[in-house]
Amino acid sequence: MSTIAKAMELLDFFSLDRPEIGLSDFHRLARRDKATTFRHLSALESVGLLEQNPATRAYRIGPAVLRLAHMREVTLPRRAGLRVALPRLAEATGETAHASLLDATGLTTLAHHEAPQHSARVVLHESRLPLHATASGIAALAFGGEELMKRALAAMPAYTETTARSPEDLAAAVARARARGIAISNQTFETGVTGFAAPLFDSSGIAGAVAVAAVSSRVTPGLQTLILTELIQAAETISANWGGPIPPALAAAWAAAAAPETAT
Amino acid sequence: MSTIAKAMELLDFFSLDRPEIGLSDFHRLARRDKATTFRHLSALESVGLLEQNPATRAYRIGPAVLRLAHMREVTLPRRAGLRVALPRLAEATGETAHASLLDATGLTTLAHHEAPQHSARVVLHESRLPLHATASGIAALAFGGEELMKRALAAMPAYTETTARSPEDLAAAVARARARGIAISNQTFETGVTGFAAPLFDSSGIAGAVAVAAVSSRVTPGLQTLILTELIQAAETISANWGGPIPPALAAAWAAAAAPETAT
DNA sequence: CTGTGTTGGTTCATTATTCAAACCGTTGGT
DNA sequence: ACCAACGGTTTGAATAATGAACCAACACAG
Repeated sequence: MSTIAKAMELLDFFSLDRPEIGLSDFHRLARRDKATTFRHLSALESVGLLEQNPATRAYRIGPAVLRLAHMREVTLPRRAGLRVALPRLAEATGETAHASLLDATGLTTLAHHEAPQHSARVVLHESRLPLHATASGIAALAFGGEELMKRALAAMPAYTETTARSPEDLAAAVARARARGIAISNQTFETGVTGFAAPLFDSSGIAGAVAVAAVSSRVTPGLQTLILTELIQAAETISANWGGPIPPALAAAWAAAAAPETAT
Repeated sequence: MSTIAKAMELLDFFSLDRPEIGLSDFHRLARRDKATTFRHLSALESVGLLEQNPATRAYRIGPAVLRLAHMREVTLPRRAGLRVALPRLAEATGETAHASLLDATGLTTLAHHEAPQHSARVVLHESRLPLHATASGIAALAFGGEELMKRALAAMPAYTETTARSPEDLAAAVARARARGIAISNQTFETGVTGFAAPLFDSSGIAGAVAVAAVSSRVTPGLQTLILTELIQAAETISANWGGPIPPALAAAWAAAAAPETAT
């Protein structure tokens, strides 16, 4: 692996629970030499990707990422492509809608929108979505390449009792999603939450997923049909905004799903 | 310079005019060996910091930056700290308000807000602000360290006839800003625009600037007093939100400026 | 259909960086 | 005073990055 990739991997150790990390922690987490880790951290700091808390000397994500994200959004809008479709999806279904983006490390929530109708609604806690345990992940896997599937198989923690445990379970879920054009996950990540997700495309191919996270107890066949219809429409809009063509197989699956038929 | 820093520098060649860059262009722009450049680009791509346009094979900023920016904003909110103060500043002054963030490479616009009152208002085109030619830059220089001044002196293109040309001019402008606690730039970056800016602080010290970009022809002594008062209040609020203390010297300068006195 | 100038990408001896394990100076707890 | 942990530095042996030249593919000119 290149030095650059190794250094960048250090950034992946940050999370909501661990917003600041010291040298010794990095050295242990990354299982790399302390001196090298220190040089990597210093280098990342020098370019603004990290900054050091002057009080604790621990490192945290630096201001440069905001500059880069701004640049990316200006030259290649992604959030802008969600502005209309996502609130509409939340509004029409009465449930929480969110969109996530696929990158080299997995799926990250890009934006989410909560429906105003219900006081009980799904509140998203996590910004990183596991590929094997969320509807969004399954949707991405169904239309992503082999490498993506390998990444999913590499780590498959069980979040609930219905989380896919074996590669076979996962393959079956992915096959269902591929046939239907939509992934449906029943409480595989969080209990009480049923996820519906459709893949999103940009000019490079699979780029993310748009999803509805519904309170499981509210999901009736009628609501499910509504969600599927709205989800397909939202996915078409967003992929169009992102400059991504819908693969013919998916378009066909969506056309079939739109026909009055209950999918489970 | 470390390999990591060299690779990261490649990202700085992107701009609004140049959203995609090919291998040969990078090789020329960065004046580095083509093989090395290629490896750097590949490494950056492998971690999602870059992605390749499948049609042209040119590189563009990748999706990982959005993930990192999201992480940063969640763990260390910056935009959130502007949410109230910036619209209020624009509303109260009737001019365009914007805030920018300082990182290893300079000043980047983080957010801006336009006043609804006037149909003629300042529209921001650039997201990267030159340190020597903008009120925000001068404000940052006035309360930043030596290194920041060195960076400003390294490149001083003249944007208008009143842009500071010599190190002496710049030092004088910075000294005025330091004494007043606010930087005022009269059409030094764009003709017809007068900038007013106050420095912002976080726990590490100088972190950026908040500014009002006013249509020059509208700036009367009365408006200027209003802008200064509002700007100081906005700067205090934002720095407080960002966890940054106001240096005593600056607090004193602001207290003096708030007294009824015309500053020019 | 060769000549020239691109493009993205690859090879291999030379050179710089990383590794592991020691060590320093500080800090906080007991 | 002790101990353990912290961030950071130093050492020769292992490993990776580097840069000049090289390739194949494409495009336009004569």
